Amino acid sequence: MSMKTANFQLSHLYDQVVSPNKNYPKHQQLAADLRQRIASGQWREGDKLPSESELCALVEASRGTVRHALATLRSEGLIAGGQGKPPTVAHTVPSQSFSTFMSFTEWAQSIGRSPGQRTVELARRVADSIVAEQMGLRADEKVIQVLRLRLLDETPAMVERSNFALEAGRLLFDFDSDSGSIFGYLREQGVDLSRGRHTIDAVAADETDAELLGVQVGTPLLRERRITSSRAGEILEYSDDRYLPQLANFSIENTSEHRAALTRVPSSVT
Amino acid sequence: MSMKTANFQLSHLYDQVVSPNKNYPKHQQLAADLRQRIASGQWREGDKLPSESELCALVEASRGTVRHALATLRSEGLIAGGQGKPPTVAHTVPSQSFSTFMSFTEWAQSIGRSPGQRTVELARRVADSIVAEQMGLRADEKVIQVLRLRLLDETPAMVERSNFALEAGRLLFDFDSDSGSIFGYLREQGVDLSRGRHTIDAVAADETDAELLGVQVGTPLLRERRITSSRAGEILEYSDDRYLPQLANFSIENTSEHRAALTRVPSSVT
DNA sequence: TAATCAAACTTGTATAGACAAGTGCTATTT
DNA sequence: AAATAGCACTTGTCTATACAAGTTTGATTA
Repeated sequence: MSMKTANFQLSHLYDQVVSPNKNYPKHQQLAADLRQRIASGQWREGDKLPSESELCALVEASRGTVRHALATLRSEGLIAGGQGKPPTVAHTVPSQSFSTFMSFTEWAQSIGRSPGQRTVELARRVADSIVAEQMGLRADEKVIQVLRLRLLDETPAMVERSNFALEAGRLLFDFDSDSGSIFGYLREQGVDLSRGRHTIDAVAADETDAELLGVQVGTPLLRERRITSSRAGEILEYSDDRYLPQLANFSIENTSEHRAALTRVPSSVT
Repeated sequence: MSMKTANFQLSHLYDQVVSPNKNYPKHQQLAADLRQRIASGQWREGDKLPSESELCALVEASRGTVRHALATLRSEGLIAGGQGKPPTVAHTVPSQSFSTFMSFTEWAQSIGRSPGQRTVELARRVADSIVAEQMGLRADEKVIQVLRLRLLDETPAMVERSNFALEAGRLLFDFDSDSGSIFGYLREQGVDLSRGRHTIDAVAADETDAELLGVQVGTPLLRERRITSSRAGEILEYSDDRYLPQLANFSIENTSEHRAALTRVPSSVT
């Protein structure tokens, strides 16, 4: 073991890393730790990670376990590298976690902007035909509708039209929807929001959009329609969010090795 | 081994599966085979896959190898299932391969539509400031510009404004750009197009867009701006594609376990 | 000096075994 | 009949070992 002088202190690394929490498997702890180092900027794009054998020694794990952790990061697109070469921190378009992507509030905070909202309407009414179809409801079933204007640093940025299934929406009458994240609140209340399907297109601003966002009717808006469901597949929310394209858009990165989860789909002609 | 009657013929499966190609590792062959079965519809959403031990027997591999293959499919979102339960085919929004996502022609074919194109302009000129900035070129450097109208089943669907770096674009003068996929042609010629970064937003149709697509000026269009680069990071293409939102949009799926590669980013204010 | 070769790394593939932990069925018990 | 306990089966975690294959490095050779 020739042990060339490493570009960081192994013992120091060790101190930081391993707070051996018996509740999580080793490979997850190691993955979380490496992820955090990359996210925090401690390891930058192109930097070499410690070799597998070094990591084995550091966390006192077998090579299989270390490789399991590295495979996880690889599948997330965080590290790259081929046979013979130690893995390096990938050219990083940080992919967003589920809740960062699902919650406007969390997203805004993650980019260092202050989120805001103004609730225009909170109502319980029969779902219209589009909503009923998307949520798989009968024509006479009711939903909780929320219409909110979302702000970024006090500036209008997005109009949100959410429709919640009754079991989840009921809880909203006990919530000040001007105070923050509905997504966060519902999760705290134990609602199982764990899957989202998003469709992105462009629409012209209608009168409501125009008034709330302060633009002319017909202005192009970037629309994200979202169906949120539980782990078991029950649909809990259908939302139609319209962004000012000057203020937010969507981005994805794609390589020939690493296929993207984003897909371009033919629009259902309605 | 109690061997309850399986819902498929093991020996038959075996015949189909294993054409033991020595050029590829076992875990990749198994993954490709399982992927193909799911894609072909032989195994449908919710169907149980054979258990790990059954797969071991079928492909004559150790459990580690089988688990490696299953982990690959899991990371692609194709299968789901937890401890104690055999894996099942996931609720499937098939993620698109790199080339399907990058190439309009391949995409159209993959959804059973016929792609078409009409080249409006093919020119070699100095890059304008936006293009130069995006491609990292000096102000006086030239690019090859292509303006094409793309068709889906003979109907106008998208306006494509591509800018190619000279080394790649040169080849286009020997190519009939009305005949098909530029992406496919360049790859055949050995151009290393292996990374794409996509940004999606909404814009109003300008006069050119309006005329080509047959809509009014100001109509909302769904815009995808794309930077294509080589493995090494040289930027080879910058494209601005504008879709009729009635005809194509973008979709993504997201779970709390499986983070999406799609991200919402603040627009650069230009 | 420059090219070449070999050794010492690195990661990739594959196997075998052990135990933990969750699920579903069955037979027993209540 | 319903609840319970146990068993068989599943996947999850982890270790240890071996060899293949690509990369880097340094010493040897021309």
